[in-house]
Amino acid sequence: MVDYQPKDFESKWQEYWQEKGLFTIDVEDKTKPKYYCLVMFPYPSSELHVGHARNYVIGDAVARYKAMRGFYVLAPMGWDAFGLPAENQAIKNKIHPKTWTLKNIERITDQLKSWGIGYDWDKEVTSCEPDYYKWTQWIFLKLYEAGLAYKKYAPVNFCSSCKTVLANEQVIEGCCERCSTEVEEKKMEQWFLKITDYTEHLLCDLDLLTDWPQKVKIMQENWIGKSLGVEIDFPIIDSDKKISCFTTRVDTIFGATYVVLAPEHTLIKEWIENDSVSPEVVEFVKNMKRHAVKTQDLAELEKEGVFTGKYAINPMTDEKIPIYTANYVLISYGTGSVMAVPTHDERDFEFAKKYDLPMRVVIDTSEVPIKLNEMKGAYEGEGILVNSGEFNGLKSEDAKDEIARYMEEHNIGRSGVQYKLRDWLISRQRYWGAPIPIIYCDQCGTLPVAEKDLPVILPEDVEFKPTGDSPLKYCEDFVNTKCPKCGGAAKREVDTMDTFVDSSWYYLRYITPRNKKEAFDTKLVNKWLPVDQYIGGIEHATMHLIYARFITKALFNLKLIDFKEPFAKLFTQGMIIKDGVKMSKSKGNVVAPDALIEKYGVDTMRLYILFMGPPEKDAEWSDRGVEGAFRFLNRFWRLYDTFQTYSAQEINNTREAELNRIFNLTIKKVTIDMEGGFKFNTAISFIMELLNQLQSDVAQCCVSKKLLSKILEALLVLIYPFAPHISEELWQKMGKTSSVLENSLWPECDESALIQETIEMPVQINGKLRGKVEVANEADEEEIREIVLSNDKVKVFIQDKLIRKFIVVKKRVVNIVI
RNA sequence: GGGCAGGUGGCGGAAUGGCAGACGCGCAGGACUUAGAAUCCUGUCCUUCCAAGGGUGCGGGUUCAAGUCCCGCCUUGCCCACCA
Repeated sequence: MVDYQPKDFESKWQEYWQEKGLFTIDVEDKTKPKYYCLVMFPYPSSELHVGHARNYVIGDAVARYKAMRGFYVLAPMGWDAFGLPAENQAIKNKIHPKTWTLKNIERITDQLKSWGIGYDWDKEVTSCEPDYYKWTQWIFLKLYEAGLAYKKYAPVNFCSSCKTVLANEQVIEGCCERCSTEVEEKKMEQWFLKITDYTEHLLCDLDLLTDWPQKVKIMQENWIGKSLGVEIDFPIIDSDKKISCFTTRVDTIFGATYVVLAPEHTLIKEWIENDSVSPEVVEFVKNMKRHAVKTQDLAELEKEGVFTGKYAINPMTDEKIPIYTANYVLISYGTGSVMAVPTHDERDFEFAKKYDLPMRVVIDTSEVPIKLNEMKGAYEGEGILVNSGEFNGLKSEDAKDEIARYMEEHNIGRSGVQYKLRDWLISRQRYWGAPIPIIYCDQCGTLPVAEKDLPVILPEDVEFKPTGDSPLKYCEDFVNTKCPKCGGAAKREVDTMDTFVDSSWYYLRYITPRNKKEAFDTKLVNKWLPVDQYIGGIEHATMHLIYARFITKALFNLKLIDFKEPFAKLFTQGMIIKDGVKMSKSKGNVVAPDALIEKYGVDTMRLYILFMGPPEKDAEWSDRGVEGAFRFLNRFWRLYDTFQTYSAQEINNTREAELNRIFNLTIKKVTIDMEGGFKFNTAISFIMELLNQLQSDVAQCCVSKKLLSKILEALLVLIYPFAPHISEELWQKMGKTSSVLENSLWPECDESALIQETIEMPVQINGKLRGKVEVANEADEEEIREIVLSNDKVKVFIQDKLIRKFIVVKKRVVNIVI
């Protein structure tokens, strides 16, 4: 007996696959249906651990399965190679970001190859290489031409530790997504991409994404944050100006007893400038600026504000109501001002109590009338309008329409929509990114770099200092250039692009990665895209996955591609947990794949990762579980070994038929699990069950060699997506030429082997014939002793065993018809 | 505060409304062996010799039948969060 020694053959097969080019795709091929299987490309920082492996192992299982189902599968790999960590390393360890990045890429490439992941390495892309970022810049120019890229002086999120600005999506609870430093607000001139032009499309087209997890779609929906409401004008007393306030609860307008402006509101600024507010207000606004971003948990922040000394008019009640400015109103949402209805908004209630502002109940519930002096908090639900003039008695729902109509007729307000989504800030004051291809000329202004002058090369010979400034700023050769229009001296933009720009289009580049003439070949991209299956972590739900959708839609509108959504199906895998926390280098709980592979071989690692639980859920790593997977592969191996010398001694027809049934059932169940989603854990368990049965039949020599041989062959195909190396090796040992992948197709289930003939049995309920039971033919009539229904319960007795109802006879389903 | 997903043995987890606990881990007993941390066999939800019950976070309901569907709670995790 030869032991299972994966080390003896795993690398052999990896080389074989590469040499034969089994994963190398001719994108022009038209003979087979295409299947684009994409895993999110990694940021190459250090080496991969088993937590990372899950993504690639899942992707490979899908790719290999689809290949065996007759698809022409494109599975590319590349590198999201620009980014901050490389630059931080450079400052800390005096390594050039490029050196550091390329070294990591080399190491990770070796790892992926040693795991036997079947990538088409000819399609490899690296976002930090000029032949890639040239086209990132080109896309920027296209967006610029289309008016989708613009520069503005705006308050931005600034991380003092990373020394750069961040997109809204990169600010988590007021802190930097990367380093958790509190984000400061700064005013800077920055480049934005006009993602807000696509808000409605991004929202509506979520409906097209029927094969995306609901969770991701909901997260995007919430992130876009659409609210329908009314924008109401509140005239300011002694002024011709109006304050417009957005509300989703126009039905509460009669309860609006004051108005609040955000401290950053332009009116406040104006009043301070023309000296028409008290020093108290000036002081408050000044302090607000200092504290505005200091607080992590805004929701728990004590509400503070001051009376501006000015009044507005509630256009529905014609009452004079005070104008306040307060910290709880956000400048970045809506109009930066709100109508306050203390009785029906918790925040306003809290503020009004504190500053003793007037309140009026305008919504009541039918059951318990609300009494103002007994209110302990706002009533935020809907109800019947009271104290609301001619609208009294209406339901909130109807009142919203009626009042909106009234306001539009009287030019008091208008129906409107508000979104939370902001434009995408892409400027980064960092070195290691794609330079923004813009030139500033004193004479001609802001100009795009000409297409023929791309790429704007990122200079490599720069000095890294922990000053916080981008080294590009001090790189004279880079900064100084000629104006593309007048030819005079001009300066380059020194900011680089957010790396999410790089990753928002890489799936297009994979089709023709070496194309020197264009970013992508429209015809081929239209053929291969959208991606059939995209696989990655859920952490990209509101960042990468929104950006990529936006860029796709923009390119669609520019008629460069003919699809509106980049990813037809999305799968988000769960994290691998160790000791209760996410596996990560910084937590010190990583399991290194190298040692694991050394000990058990890579198929064991792959199989365990797929078997440990449903792949969309987080899963706790267990070293024991790995051993279990290893034991299984050992048993698998030994079975093929014993088969060589196997001879049937006593063929038992019943057992043979039963084995054949289980075999076909296994094919069916595994196929369903593969087709129906990513149910690798149960698919593998069915294969284990079949193996258990097989092992016991072989031990008893009661099954024909012919059937065994058939099953063993099919088993190698079934297990191939999960453990391809052992599959190939045993395939060869069974005397087959070439490989499983080249030679075989997924086994078909012989449905006739599953069919159970049934007989009908009468069912008596309380002595009366009430129906019939269908029973598998194996249960002879005399075996069914009794079928009774007592206390309204049907009981089926077979011999002495009670089978509760229409269940199973000798593992066969029995149906009852009453 | 809002949204989403969960809660099943000692553990990871299975169950188109139809034998709850597949498969794996662990554990116990046995076989083989000089040896076993290899391998194989048997057992392993609880009460119980058997028989028969009970059992999927808690409380109700629908159904011949509920882990699964409905209503109300408790609880854990994740995401978003003064978004008017």
